[in-house]
Amino acid sequence: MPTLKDVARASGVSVMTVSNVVNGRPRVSEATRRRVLAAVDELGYQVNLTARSLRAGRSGTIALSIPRADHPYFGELAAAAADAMRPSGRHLVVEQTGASREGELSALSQARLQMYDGVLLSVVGLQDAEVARLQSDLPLVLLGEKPMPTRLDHVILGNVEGARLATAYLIERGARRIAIAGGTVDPTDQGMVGMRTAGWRAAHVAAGLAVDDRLVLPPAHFEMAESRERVRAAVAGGLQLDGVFAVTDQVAIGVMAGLRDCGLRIPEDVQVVGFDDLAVSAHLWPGLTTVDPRKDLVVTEALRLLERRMSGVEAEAEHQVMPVRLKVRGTTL
Amino acid sequence: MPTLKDVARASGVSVMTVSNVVNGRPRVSEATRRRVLAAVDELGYQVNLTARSLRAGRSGTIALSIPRADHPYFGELAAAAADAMRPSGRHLVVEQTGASREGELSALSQARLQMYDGVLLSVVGLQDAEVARLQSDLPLVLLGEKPMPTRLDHVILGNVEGARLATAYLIERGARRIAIAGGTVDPTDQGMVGMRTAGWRAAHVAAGLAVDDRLVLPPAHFEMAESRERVRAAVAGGLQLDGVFAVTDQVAIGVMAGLRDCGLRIPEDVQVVGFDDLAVSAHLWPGLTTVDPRKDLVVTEALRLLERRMSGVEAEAEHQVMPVRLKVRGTTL
DNA sequence: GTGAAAGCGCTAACAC
DNA sequence: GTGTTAGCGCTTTCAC
Repeated sequence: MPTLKDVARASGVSVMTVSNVVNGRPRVSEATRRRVLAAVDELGYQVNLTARSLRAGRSGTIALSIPRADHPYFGELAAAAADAMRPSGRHLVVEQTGASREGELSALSQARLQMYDGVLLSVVGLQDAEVARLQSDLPLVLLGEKPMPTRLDHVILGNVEGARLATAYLIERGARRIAIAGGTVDPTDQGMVGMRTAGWRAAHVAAGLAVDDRLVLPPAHFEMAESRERVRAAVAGGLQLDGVFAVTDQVAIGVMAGLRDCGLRIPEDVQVVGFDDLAVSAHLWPGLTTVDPRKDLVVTEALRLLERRMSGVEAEAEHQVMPVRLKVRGTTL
Repeated sequence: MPTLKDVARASGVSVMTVSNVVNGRPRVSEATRRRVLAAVDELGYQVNLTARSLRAGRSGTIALSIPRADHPYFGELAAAAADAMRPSGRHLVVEQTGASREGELSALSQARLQMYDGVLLSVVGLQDAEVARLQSDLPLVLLGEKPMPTRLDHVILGNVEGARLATAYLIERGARRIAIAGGTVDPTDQGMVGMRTAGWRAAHVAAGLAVDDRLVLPPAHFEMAESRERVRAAVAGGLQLDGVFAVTDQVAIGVMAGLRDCGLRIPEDVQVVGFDDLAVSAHLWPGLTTVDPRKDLVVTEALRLLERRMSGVEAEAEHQVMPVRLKVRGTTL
């Protein structure tokens, strides 16, 4: 690979002048510029970004760290982030942590993060305290449905509100036995499952309805397949239900399959609402009514916070709860 | 951030010794090692990967470049690549090109690619000739369903064979009017659509069936929504069909919705087969019969070829056509 | 407008 | 075992 030096020699100027031309800095005579550009072309010079980063201290690259790209919510988030970043001229790379604590710890080794100008970190496995230990002078914005260290910027969905909206809508449409697929009976759960279960509860309370803990179907790790099986087992076990709030669309897809395995019709026998508004959800049959987490807003807000940190602002950390909205489709009456 | 020099000063040794300790090289006395490690801990030293890359000429990182992470096929491919790479100790980052020629050209600027030890490049928009122009001394393996420059390693799916399998199965199950959703009537199309259409044709020919070009429904850019609309329009326009081979699962999902919009039952009235075996396809209702492109094999093979290039082998480029298999589920009789 | 010098943080090569 | 030297390719600073 030719270097600045090679180009400088070929065009009879100093490396500094080549650098100035290559970076489009002013104060270079037209003649010199042309000569240098010709040499660049001739030699096929390409800037070495590693050297530039080392010297300039900036890489022009932002990282988005997600558990897995095959989890559609995160795949869609990554695409939204790339779209939102395109106009800024910055470059985005996606890191996958593998959805495990160890994966997150290794993908997020300080050393690696140093290579980026800023990091959007979607936390799943790490504990609050482990996140807090992350080095403080790296521009970092957290994404994730759990409590995070106060000291760090954090963008979180309206989990409770979304679940409440979804459940209230089921109640409004006449459902009275509303299961929560992927919920928890543990009132101390502070994570995504806990918050969405809290919304489900809140909607019942607001409507003056009793909450039946038998309607709480625990979370499933292999989301679609396991959720399907759980619902099938619950119905086979005699559980009466006329509505399901699924904590994610993936769970909802499993739930829909499970209900149909039992010969139940959607929405006539059981109405279903999900959470995530995946692209595929609109094209299921019937279309899935779901909570739209406004991935576009999440990403825009996260990037705003990140830009602020990257520009060196020392302001107090912000913890933003993003608005959500219900998208009504065919799985509700 | 503390540097090697800081650690060296703090522990009273030279930077080289610190480097040796940090990199676990032999020939360091136990006492020194302990002293250095203590200083590393105390100062919170983290290696600067940018400097290491510049000096060592390797970054330990491989890039996978895909059009968009929200396209499930590519999201799943990215996750498979991360899984396959984990044992190797190398690091994977995902770049999104935005599915456009310009996006690919910019994401794939030589400069950026230089930063990686190797690149898996999933080509969509670029022309054969543009790919050929990529610098030749970068370890690079191409993925993608179109012809590629002979000089470069390339892993491609069994597109024709998969489409043939899918269509032959529909014929075997009694379908006689089999549309191809997302196909083309252009016999010169060398890309994914052309190859999969060729397989659809071949199955008809092999079975002694006539091919009716009215059954070719052209590709849809907004895959699910537009495919749904196309099928709906075709059926409304009086097209008779009892089977659909969709060129991708995303198209198949749109097709299923479109058929149902028309009051047709799947598989009783119309059987459907897709291509991609997306995770969601197994949990549609009924489950989608589809061609499994063996993403695991694709990724393993691509990494094998890449490792070979990275180890400096100068062998002839390989063009591997990966085997596919049919996964039979509920959308066929 | 252009250039010389210094150095970002690290490691390869070799001397001791 | 440990230290010294040199330099990866670039940009910052400042002199001319």
